[in-house]
Amino acid sequence: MELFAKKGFAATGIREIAHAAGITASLLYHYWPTKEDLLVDIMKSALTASTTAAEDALSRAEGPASQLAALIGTHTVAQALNAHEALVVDTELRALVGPPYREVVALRRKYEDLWRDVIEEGCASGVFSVNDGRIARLGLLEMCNGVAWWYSPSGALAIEAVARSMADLGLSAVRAQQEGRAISLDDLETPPTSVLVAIVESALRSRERPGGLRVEAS
Amino acid sequence: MELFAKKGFAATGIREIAHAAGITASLLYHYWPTKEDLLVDIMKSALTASTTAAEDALSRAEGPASQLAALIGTHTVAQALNAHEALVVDTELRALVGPPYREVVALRRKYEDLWRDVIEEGCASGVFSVNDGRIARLGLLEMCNGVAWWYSPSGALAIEAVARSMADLGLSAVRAQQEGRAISLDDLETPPTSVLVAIVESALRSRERPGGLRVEAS
Amino acid sequence: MELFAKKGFAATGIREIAHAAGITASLLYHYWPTKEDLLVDIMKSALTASTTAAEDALSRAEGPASQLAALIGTHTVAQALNAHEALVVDTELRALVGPPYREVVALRRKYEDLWRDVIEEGCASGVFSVNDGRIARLGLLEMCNGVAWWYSPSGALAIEAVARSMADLGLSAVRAQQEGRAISLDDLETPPTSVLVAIVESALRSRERPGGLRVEAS
Amino acid sequence: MELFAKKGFAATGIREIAHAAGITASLLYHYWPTKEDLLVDIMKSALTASTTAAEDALSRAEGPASQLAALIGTHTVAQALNAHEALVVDTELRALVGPPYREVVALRRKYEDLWRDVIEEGCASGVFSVNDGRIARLGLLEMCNGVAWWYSPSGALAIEAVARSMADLGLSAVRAQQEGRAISLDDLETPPTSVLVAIVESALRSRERPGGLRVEAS
DNA sequence: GATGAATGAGTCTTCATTCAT
DNA sequence: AATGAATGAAGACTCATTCAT
Repeated sequence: MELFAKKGFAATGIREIAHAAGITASLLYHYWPTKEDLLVDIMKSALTASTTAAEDALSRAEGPASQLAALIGTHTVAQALNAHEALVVDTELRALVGPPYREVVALRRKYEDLWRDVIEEGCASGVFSVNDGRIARLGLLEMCNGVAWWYSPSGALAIEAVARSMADLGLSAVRAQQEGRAISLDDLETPPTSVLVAIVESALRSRERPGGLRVEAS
Repeated sequence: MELFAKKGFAATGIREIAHAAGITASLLYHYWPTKEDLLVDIMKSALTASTTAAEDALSRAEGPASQLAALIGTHTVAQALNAHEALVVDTELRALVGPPYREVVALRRKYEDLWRDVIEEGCASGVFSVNDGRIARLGLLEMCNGVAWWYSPSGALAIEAVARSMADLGLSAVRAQQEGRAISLDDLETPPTSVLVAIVESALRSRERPGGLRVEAS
Repeated sequence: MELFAKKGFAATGIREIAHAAGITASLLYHYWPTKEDLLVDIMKSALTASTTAAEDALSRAEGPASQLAALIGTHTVAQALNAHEALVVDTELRALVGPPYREVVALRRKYEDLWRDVIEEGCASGVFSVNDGRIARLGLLEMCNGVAWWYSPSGALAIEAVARSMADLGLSAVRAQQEGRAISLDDLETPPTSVLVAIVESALRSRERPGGLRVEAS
Repeated sequence: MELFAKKGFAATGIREIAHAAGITASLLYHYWPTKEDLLVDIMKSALTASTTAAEDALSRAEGPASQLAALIGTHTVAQALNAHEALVVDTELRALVGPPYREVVALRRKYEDLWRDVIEEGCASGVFSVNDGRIARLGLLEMCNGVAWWYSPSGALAIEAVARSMADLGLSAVRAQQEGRAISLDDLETPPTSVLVAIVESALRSRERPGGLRVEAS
């Protein structure tokens, strides 16, 4: 994942991957029939984890504003904690064709539908006011995606602070309001960011197949 | 540019590029010493045009809110009108190393500084209220970058409408306000979107080297 | 044998063979130390069976004409009933080197000597009249070998009919005659084709090692 | 051709071929897109030359017996002079699939039709007497094919002698006769073997593309 | 300005074989 | 008897680049 994220799928050699994993290129083929399969595996896994985390967080929030905050929070956290995979998902779709492409797109669509629903309900109920719900969804999603490019766990900002800032930006971007007053993140009964972090971590961890191939980072 | 954007730099062959341009691979080498040089050329050119356009727009707007709207507008328009190049700039930095890398990063930095200044001034003057100016800048930039991924000139939305929606999202995201009242895009004396389109088009056009290599799209 | 015959020795993978046999590649190595050994085994076995069958048939025929008919008959039947192995013997000698090569060539030589003797005696006794005994032998042998390429048990022709036709062609090719009159297959006291079939089948069957590895055709 | 003939298509590496031709493996790909294409080229070329030579020889012979002698003669000579290619044609059909396979089979069929016609006419007119025309055709063809396996230009037998012996065997195999008397090769007004050699050589030579890739045998 | 020939390093992938269990 | 993990060498093929013309 790190190599795909840093150099790109096409620019990463199978030997390089194997070397980084501490195994032989041949052995890699024992587990994945194709370089493409490796990529597909990573993408599906990341998208599934994102969806799981988002659904989990959504179930703990009520109302469009709280739910949007929850979505933005988990998404931001996932992009930061899982930056390598996230970048791969965001930039390497172009490397796929045919059925694998369609499958990954379907998973992404399923994830984005969570956002679509929340934003549409927010607009319909008058909690959000935006020109165009679709553009708002795409814009906010992409805004969070950016985190994967620049966030560094060793940097000055804690992931929780970043997630709060993003949620704050998002809520004001859609002009979330209740009874004429702008909703601030602190007004909401959303899971606090620390809980969102736990939710994402749990979703990421649950993918680890016990007994599966255990490789070491170089 | 189209090939780099659609398949990625590493996955695109020199012969492919030449074929798409209707020339020979050998002839490509007559103009660019290296595949990497081609990429660098594209990136620098795109970043320079973006900067030119942004400076032009900024000079016609006054006050942080107007200027932020101008930046968002031109950036959005550029991402849409020049999507291929924009995507290359956004995703293929990783293909560069050494001096070329540093040069491109410097250009990007120069461009982002325009955003930094506007946002900082907005925050300092109390027009904007955000948790963290840096995150706001990165978030808004990335929000606009997303346009290059999904905008289609043949789609339902005119580029002007998209630009207005993005500017609207941006202004509310930073809670632009004057004398206690939220600033709406319509309140501002910013160049209208149609003018921003013209500014961007002009900046893009001005790069065309007269007398340079004239290749045909396939 | 089927895979070697249809795809060739070099183009057939060990795993393919194992899969077709319903076992693991590793298990194949439990029985044959090398892919080449498998080939050698097949070739020796086929050549031995051919020789056994031919000797058996020869012992039941008297005089060069009868004996040539017997040789052609058994050879043809063997090529048809045992087409896969026969093709391997005919075309994959080139895959062998060193001692295995020499051993197989020796077996083949031994088999061809049966033909050589009969033809030489036929020529010497005036029963056959050909320009060149060696060419006649090679020509007739190869003529029969061809059967393995095209004979199909589900086709219109019964194997007995094919064997008779080949014997007929062979006898006239060498202008078999007795007291000035051409010898026809019906004049001879050769084992009838049905008996030759039984002889070949018996020789083929006798190779099956009781208690040996029992694999299933896929 | 030599490598394909001696080691087989699958067992021959592209580097080996290139090395034998005195060029680089990459350059080979400049001329043939695929190893398979190389094979197809060889096969088509050989079959076309065979057909050309056979048609040429047929046009100079009259009556089934003469024509059969002409076919056997040219075929034998071609197998001997062009042994490498001939062996490839005879044994590597299995390496082809799809359109290339069908095209080569079509060419072979066209060539065999020349034989079919002559034998059928010979049978119909009573000049030949065989059990089964098809088997006779296949048998005689294969008999001649064998020559490619064992003929050596440096051996004791001149190619003309071999060709005469094969024609002799063939004519008697089908019991060629006229007015009750067996036809011997000497009775016929067929092009003499030396002419057949010239015909074949001409057909083989005419394939050399002037200006084409000129490679040297190692 | 323009091209086709030419190449060496590198691509992903397969293969026969070994080994621990 | 039986297997899955593991590997090094080699497979066909591609690629960015150079060069003579």
